[in-house]
Amino acid sequence: MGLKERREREKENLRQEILDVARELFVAEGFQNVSMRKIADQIEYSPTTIYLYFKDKNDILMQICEETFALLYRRMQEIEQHSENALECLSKGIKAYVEFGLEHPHHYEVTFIAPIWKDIDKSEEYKYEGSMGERTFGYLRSVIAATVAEGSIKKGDIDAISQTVWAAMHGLTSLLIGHEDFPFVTKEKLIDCLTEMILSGLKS
Amino acid sequence: MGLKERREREKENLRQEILDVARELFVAEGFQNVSMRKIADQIEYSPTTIYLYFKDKNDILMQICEETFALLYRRMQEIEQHSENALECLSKGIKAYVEFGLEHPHHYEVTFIAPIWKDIDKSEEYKYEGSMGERTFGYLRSVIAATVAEGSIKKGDIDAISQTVWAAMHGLTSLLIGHEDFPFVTKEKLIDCLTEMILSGLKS
DNA sequence: ATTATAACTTAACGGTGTTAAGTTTGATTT
DNA sequence: AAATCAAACTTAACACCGTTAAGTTATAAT
Repeated sequence: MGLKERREREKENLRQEILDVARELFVAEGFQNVSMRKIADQIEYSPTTIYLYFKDKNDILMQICEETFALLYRRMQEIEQHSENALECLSKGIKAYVEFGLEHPHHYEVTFIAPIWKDIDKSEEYKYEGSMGERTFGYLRSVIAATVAEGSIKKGDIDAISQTVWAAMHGLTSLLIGHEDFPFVTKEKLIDCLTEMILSGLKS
Repeated sequence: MGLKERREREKENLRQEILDVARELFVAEGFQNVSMRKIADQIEYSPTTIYLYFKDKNDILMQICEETFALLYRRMQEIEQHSENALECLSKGIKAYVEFGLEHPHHYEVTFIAPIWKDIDKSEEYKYEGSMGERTFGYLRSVIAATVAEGSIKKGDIDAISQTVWAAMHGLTSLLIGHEDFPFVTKEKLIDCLTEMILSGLKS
């Protein structure tokens, strides 16, 4: 009885197609400027069909955020493989994080900047535990722990340090994405400046 | 002929009342959740009347952002008056910036986080030059310049350093505001950790 | 062939920001 | 005092939005 399975596969196909179209639109036009009807037009189904596959518009976004985290996570892992030690890994990782955000500004925006998480957090639908977000941050934490272990940066509360480093990276990324008009110096200068500040700030 | 002046004063009164009501609503319920009709109900005028005083909803927000900057600017100035030297001023300023954001999360959100600036930047309505935003950032820049001058931090591109410091402060503030669910350590720990990282990172 | 069920659509609700056209109001001019 | 004119304000509408309830179609199981 492979019929039921085929059905499920087809259902999964449509679900994936909705995600693909939605991601493309979100990235191109921004979350707020994409309506359910616009997504529906693209997939050539009625708007309400989407609600058979996703709870609501935020639910679609959440799935895409998970994808974003997965992308970022993989890039971080690649860096680890090409690094001699934890400090180099951290240094390259900071640069890569900001550049990842600038390369995928809309991905970054919906995942880290858009004020959607507040609403999502309260609905018990989403669990941070086990999410790609948790894994990705966990990875940063482990790199920080490794730099402490190898003596590259001074000892301290690993969680506090990791979160502070994340905050600094996120700050630069989100400002560069969100405030294009501000007369920033070049992004290269800013990335270098931030990296040096973080690293020498944690050294001693 | 004081009549025309009285009229203008009354017109200015209504304008200010709209701003007051809108600010209160934005702060209480968030920009997105406040409609023009809701504002109109509160001031007991029809929704369209608002458009006689403001170009659109974003325009109202922009005026409020200017107020936010003015508040922040004043707090920074108070800190300067109670500081012995530029380094102390910078240190206290970082702490004050983050705390300001946490005390006025909606103000901070609409001013620094919400992705509204992109739209506003393109419309030539708003000029960064001469805005409170420019003055506030200019103030941070001058404090950084003073720390360099007094030899508290090492020399470098003042603009790059200022922007990096802003980025780091903004990163922590916006994460704390926007991701309440994330298992952060206490905000005090994070503020201390960030301040120390920035200061010792810039020292040498 | 009939029944049950899954997939999908139609139509609608109650909202949104914004605009064009019309009305009231009150001071100025004749 | 009556007519005029401009400013202030409102009504009604447009074209959207996210979402839901009810109805339809198509397919599989009996």
